[in-house]
Amino acid sequence: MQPQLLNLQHSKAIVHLDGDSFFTSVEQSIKPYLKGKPVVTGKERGIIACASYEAKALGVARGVTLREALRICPDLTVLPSDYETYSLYSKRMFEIMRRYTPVVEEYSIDEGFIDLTGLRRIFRTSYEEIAMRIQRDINRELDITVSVGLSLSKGLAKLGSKFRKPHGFTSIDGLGINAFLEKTPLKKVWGFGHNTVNLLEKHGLKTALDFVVKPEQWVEHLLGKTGHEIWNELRGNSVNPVNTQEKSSYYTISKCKTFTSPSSDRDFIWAKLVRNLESAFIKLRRHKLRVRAIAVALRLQDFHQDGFEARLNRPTTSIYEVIPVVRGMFENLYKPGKEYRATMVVLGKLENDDTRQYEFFEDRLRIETFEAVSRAIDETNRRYGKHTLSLGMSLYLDKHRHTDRDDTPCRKACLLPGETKRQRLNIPRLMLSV
DNA sequence: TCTGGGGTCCTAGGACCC
DNA sequence: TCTGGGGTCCTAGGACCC
Repeated sequence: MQPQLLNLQHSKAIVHLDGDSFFTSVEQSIKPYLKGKPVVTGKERGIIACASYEAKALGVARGVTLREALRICPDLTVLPSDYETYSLYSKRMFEIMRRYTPVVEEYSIDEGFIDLTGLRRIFRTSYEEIAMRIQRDINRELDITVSVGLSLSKGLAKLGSKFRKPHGFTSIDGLGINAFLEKTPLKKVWGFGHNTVNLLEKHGLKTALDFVVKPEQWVEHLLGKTGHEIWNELRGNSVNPVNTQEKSSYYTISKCKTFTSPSSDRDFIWAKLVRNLESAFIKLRRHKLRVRAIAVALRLQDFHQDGFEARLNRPTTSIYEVIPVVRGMFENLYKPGKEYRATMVVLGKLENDDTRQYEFFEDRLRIETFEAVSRAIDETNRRYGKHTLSLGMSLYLDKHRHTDRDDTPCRKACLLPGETKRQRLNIPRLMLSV
């Protein structure tokens, strides 16, 4: 069966470029004596974040604990993740891509899409050759390898780049689509997770080709908009354009930290929560954002979790303004005697912090003081290391229970007008699905 | 596989309004 | 008190991704 009637006038040439074991490749590029050796990153967490191909060959994979990895491979070189350096390499990688066209999407630190459509004439060569040149440039200039897929849509290009790794190149043209999809199991398709694959398998499908030959209505009805989009992309019909917009802003900022061993100690858990909150606010200010809603959750040992969400009546960048509300949520959540294994904080309803508006009844001096203190702390921590300066509370020193007084500026700033704390905090809304 | 951490997008259904 | 129809906005939660 021929699923597609391509309109070649509109057919695109999309490249997906995927760094091979990016973190460890960068490490091996900087430290050439590590080349050819099994290397992993993730020392700081005790879990493998990235494994070099040499390590993978020995059976050391992402997500394995360090202890297990060292058992499998005693010669393993274990490095802490150095995001600053990886980001620098990433930046240079995207600069190389942009030498060819500005239509580049920074999909993640080590993955990008490039729309080459229309560039054959300019470079007087085929799309394949242009894509391979980019691949060679990166290899030569950065001394890391990338795998490349070239096809008619992002969805197909992404399948291509995964097909041969490392240092692979795979081009899927219109006539080759069916043959390629026939070899592609559903779970490899970008956008199909566990649940979708299970659902499709119940309907008797096994390969991406099985999916693509289904009628459009059938797909739309079963999987909705997202599924319909994937169906189009896999048929070579590009409906998901290469997005050149810089992803500068966030919708949410979250921090989640698992304890090394579960705890039921109220002060300890509170201290951990505050520490997460501090990290989240540091990130918030670094991106020049302010927050309007805060969610807090505690994860139990059985991996269940519950949490509260609070809406602030005024957006803020200062942790001092939200501590009382967070404390209130914590007191409602924490159940003595239960074993907890993680705390989570989500800052939501973020907005740009470029304009500053005060309502006339707000204590302007007070707010500005909070912000000045925050700035000073950011600066100190930037110079001397994260959490050099932090709230006393997070140092496990908070022995006295938080006392509520109606005239505290924090309270005033954090609650909606006419709302009491009890009203706000007793609404047990479960949020966060991690 | 007993589960790390940080994100985005879509959708059904409720609240509220005319 | 029950009854219509239609629109918008918001939210919780599901599903996926790197």
